[in-house]
Amino acid sequence: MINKQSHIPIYYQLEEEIKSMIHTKQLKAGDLLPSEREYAEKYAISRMTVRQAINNLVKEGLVYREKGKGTFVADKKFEQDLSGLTSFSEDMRNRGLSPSNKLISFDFIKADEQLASTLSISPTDLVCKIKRIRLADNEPVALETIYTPKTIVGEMNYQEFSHSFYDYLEKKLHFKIGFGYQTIEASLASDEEATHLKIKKDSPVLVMERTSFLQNEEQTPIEFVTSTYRADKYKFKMKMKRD
Amino acid sequence: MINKQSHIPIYYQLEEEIKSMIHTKQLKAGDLLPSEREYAEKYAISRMTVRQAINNLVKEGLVYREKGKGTFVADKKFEQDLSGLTSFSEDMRNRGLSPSNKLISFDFIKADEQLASTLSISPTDLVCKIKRIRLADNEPVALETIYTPKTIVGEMNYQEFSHSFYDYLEKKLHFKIGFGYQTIEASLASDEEATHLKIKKDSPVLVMERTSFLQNEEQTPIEFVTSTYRADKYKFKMKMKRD
DNA sequence: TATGTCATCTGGTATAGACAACTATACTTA
DNA sequence: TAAGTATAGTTGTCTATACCAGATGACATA
Repeated sequence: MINKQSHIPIYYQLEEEIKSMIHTKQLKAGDLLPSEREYAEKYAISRMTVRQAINNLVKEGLVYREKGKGTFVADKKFEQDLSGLTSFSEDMRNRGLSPSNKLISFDFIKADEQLASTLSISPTDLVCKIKRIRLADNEPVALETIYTPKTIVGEMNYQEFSHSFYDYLEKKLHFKIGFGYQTIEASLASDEEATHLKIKKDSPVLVMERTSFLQNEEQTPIEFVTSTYRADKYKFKMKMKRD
Repeated sequence: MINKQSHIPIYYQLEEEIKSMIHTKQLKAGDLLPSEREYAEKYAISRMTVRQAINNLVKEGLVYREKGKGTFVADKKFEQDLSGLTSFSEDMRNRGLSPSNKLISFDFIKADEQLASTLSISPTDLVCKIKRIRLADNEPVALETIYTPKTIVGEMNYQEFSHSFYDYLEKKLHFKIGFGYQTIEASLASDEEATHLKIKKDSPVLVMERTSFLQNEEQTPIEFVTSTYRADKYKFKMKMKRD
């Protein structure tokens, strides 16, 4: 349903509505969507607003248009842009899983030299360190540690972003995240990782490290995150273009 | 200049105009673009049309918006190095290392059902299977197996592409590679992998699988490759954009 | 000096309507 | 039967307008 009084943009509400129809299989791959005019009439909104919603879905690869015919649900193979910068929560939802967290620690600490350099801050500056177990459908999948400069996020408490850190940065703090540098390597689970992820020591794990930057002129570093994923529960997937 | 009578959409003309201003450095990285209203007035077109042009440029990563401030030319750093689709040889050269190979086997085999489906061929079709050890500066880094349909590459002998498989496809066969889907996961080295890579059994390894497609309308699958990388010698690195 | 307010920029959202270009179907005509 | 035509439906493009919300600088006020 669309709520015109809401502060959430109408096009965004419609976008989520259609997304949900697709995820719950009420609209299946190849299905014809209602036409833009039908949506406009049904919700008493402008066709241009409908187009904005559908444009975003096209951009995400969930649907595609054919002039003169209509808009169709995309085949899953081409469903998502797998190469985008996403948070764990977004990633899991894209995979059709339900993300959750278990907080291990939440502190403000002094950055060591390397972290300070990574985040372009002074070694005396405080950083917020958040260590969490990330679960998908209630199964532990990854152990994640986020470091983010206190000078940027300010005082914060864990309740505020217990869901998605990127949601918190973008929707609450109105930061625009631009891009991230990421490395992926293979390793073996340490004692601590094994315990939290409920696997045996020396089981294979993927270690992902990422530094993300804001979309401003300074390209301010906004987070450094290191995540250890259970190899049996997680694969990185990406679509790559040839230049 | 914008030609309203042209059959080329106005938003597209404006898009190209701005692009050209950026490429000829009349608009440099970080520069403020004229506001949407200015463009609208200057060319006597609607602001919504201007927005459509700028939206596309934002999508391409050439410019970014900041509410209340304006639209800016993106830094070049955004533009390039989106972790494109590369072969092992290209990858190693990018890292400043010297790639080489050691051939293990080279056969034409019948595709099993899954491989046939991946490559969109019939299970009775032959595929060329190439198994090689990939070295960087003469150190074994990965064990790679390439499967490519014989119907596409035809007869071929190993000498012809002993360097880079992508070079062979693009320069000799004049194929245009469009994109690839890739997964990365962690595992432990098998006996065979351990032997070839000169590591101990059960050492951590990265397993990369990729299917690449041609840049044609049919998006013909051109290769399926699976590579096992030594975790101590190899990290995946990538730059990712936030949508 | 410091603070707050206001005017005026900016992009973000939304409307209502128009015509063009394309597709599919039903119908007419040679 | 086969080919052309009318028509109704779709997305694509474009206009002119309106108001909202964030940013900024000028200016008045405490």
